[in-house]
Amino acid sequence: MGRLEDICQVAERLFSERGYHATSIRDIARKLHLQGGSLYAHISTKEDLLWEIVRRAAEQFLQAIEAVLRQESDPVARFRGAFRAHVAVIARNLPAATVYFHEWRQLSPQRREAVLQQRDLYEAMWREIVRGGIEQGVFRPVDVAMATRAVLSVANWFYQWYRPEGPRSAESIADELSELLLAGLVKEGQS
Amino acid sequence: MGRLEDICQVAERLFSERGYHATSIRDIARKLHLQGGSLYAHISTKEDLLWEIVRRAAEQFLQAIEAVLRQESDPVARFRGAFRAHVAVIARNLPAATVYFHEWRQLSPQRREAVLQQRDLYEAMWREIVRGGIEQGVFRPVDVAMATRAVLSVANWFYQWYRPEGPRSAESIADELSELLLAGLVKEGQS
DNA sequence: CCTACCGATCGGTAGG
DNA sequence: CCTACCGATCGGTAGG
Repeated sequence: MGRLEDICQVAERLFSERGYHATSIRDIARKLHLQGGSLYAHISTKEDLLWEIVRRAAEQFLQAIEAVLRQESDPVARFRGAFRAHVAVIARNLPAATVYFHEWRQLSPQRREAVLQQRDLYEAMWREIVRGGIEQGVFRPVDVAMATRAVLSVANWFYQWYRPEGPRSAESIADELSELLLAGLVKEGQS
Repeated sequence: MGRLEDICQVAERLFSERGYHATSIRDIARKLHLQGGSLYAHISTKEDLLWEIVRRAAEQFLQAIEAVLRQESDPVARFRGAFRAHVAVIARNLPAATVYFHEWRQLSPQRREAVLQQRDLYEAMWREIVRGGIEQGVFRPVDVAMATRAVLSVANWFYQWYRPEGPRSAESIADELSELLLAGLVKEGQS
């Protein structure tokens, strides 16, 4: 049964490097020393494989922020925690995260819709963090939707340039980026 | 000769909606009421078509920031101007910008390398803006590379959520986002 | 998990 | 710009 896990792992790598449509079932099979058709003992379509990868990634983002919201109540702590968690999900699953951001558009309309709904839910949680900070007088009274978009832009774009073999840990990078963003959000004199 | 222009425009739209590999030459031809093979009177390969789109987009980003650097010398004015210019390039060429960010990896190794070099050059210009601001004592002494990455994350991710039919102009959005980012960069009491 | 195969579609070309 | 076609490759299946 670890076979499906192996297949997902190889697919994540190839999909992230070449893209979904530029990767054939035979490309994936070859890396596992199998024949093309043999994959269909474990998956039923190529799109199901993409869906499995995207679905798992989406779940990880949601679970990560939910854990932070449960544990922290201070807006600044929530912000730092959620940002660090988001970056950690990307850093620990870089190929899968890349596929999630890049290839979800190749899914069927219904699955695409599910991804969009999950993304909206995730963004709503982030907006709640920003809104709470303003409400408590810790953040400046910025436009919540716009500020959240800015924060998530930095958090999401991380997958584009982060390389695990680089000198700095993902946590250290996350903290520095969130301090930069917080500096623009927190009221002067506070924090 | 307007034919190549028509082909590029259709290709931009389809590549941005479905992706490069999910769009066939026949898909493009059909939108132009042509037969598949007829496109090859105007292009020589499908990849050349992608390259044309990506190359033009890259050029526009570079020209936009160069114009700002020529005209402005104050760090804050440069920052605002470059941010606005970047967002404007995306807003005025949303399909092409989407293809630029999404599909450049599908190009041949040499062309991919050219895109990376252009991107590095572009980022270096942004770093110069940030570095200049710090040097003149207008910006806080942040990590230049990291701050620039944050700024470009927000600027780049714009293509993911901006819709021209929305209520706000791209300029208005750009100014609000750059104020948010500047609030995190500029020294307290300044600006 | 393999062998052998299916129909469909792909990018691209020749010849007009 | 069309007709007609090329070889290659695609996702997927049957039968073992």
